[in-house]
Amino acid sequence: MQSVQEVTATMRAKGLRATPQRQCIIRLLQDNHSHPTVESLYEEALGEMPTISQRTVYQTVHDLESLGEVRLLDLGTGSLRVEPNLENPHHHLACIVCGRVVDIPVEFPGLRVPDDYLGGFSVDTVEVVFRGRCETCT
Amino acid sequence: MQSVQEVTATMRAKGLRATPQRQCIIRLLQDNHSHPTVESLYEEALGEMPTISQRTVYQTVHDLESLGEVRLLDLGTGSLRVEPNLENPHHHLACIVCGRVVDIPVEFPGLRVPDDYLGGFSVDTVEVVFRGRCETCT
DNA sequence: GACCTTATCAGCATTCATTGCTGATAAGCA
DNA sequence: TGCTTATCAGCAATGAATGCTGATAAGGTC
Ligand SMILES: [Mn+2]
Ligand SMILES: [Mn+2]
Ligand SMILES: [Zn+2]
Ligand SMILES: [Zn+2]
Repeated sequence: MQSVQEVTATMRAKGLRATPQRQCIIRLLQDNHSHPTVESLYEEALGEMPTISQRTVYQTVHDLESLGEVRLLDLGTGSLRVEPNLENPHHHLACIVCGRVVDIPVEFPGLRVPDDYLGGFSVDTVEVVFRGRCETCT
Repeated sequence: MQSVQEVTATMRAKGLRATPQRQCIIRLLQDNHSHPTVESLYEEALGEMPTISQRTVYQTVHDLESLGEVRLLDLGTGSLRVEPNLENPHHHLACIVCGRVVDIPVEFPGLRVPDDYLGGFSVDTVEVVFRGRCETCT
């Protein structure tokens, strides 16, 4: 995602207000490679804004998704995960025990659906998910 | 998955009983490439067994998973999907609108995590999910 | 066929992540 | 300043999945 300044400018341009809550979430997502859940973002935000509500965090990440600033991943870990790193396309390795998600910033060439199997589908995205156990869960 | 006879034999060998309900589910999964949800399996089973409970279907697919006869996929379509085709490893193409899932029986060579990125993880599975819209949802 | 054990069923309750709703308050920004 | 939108609290509702219970049914073994 872009810088706090850029994202807030984008929000204003779209008629959204750059509230402290939203700026807080945006800040927490800057250079964040932990793929946080909404819950964990909320916990962190509470440190700075003791009255922020979980509902606002949900709303904000959805707003950011609509603006194309983040993606919301469902990697089968039980809850949504926020992906702010859209600049560098990559794949993921998820721990089936604790849900930890790390990036696999590797391109896999030739990763597309052969025409014979398309069957009328139009493909938007490809996602490669490796699953296993992280060091602490082994 | 194996034939009804083989699966029931496996169940008995493990001390599980080959009840009509279980056999019904197993039969419904034979050569089934629709990646059914538990709900849809249940609806279908109701045709043959009007008193079968959804709970029993849940239990049975988990039993079958423990026996290694099926896999339970979470492809982000909202509910579990039962994959009885373990003989032919393949990937999936899912419709983000209706949840339809079709097979992409293609191997993508070189699809593994580079050692540099493993970071202590031990990898069990790889899953490639293509997402898009099916013909009827376009 | 008898008996022990397990499965099923109905019928709820519960969990968990997420969304919805509401009315009052706060605050962004033109 | 004033219009409009966001936030908040707080609670309800959703939907998929699991848990629980006591009674009944029935599988498999001898
Ligand atoms: Mn990532
Ligand atoms: Mn499949
Ligand atoms: Zn882990
Ligand atoms: Zn569709």
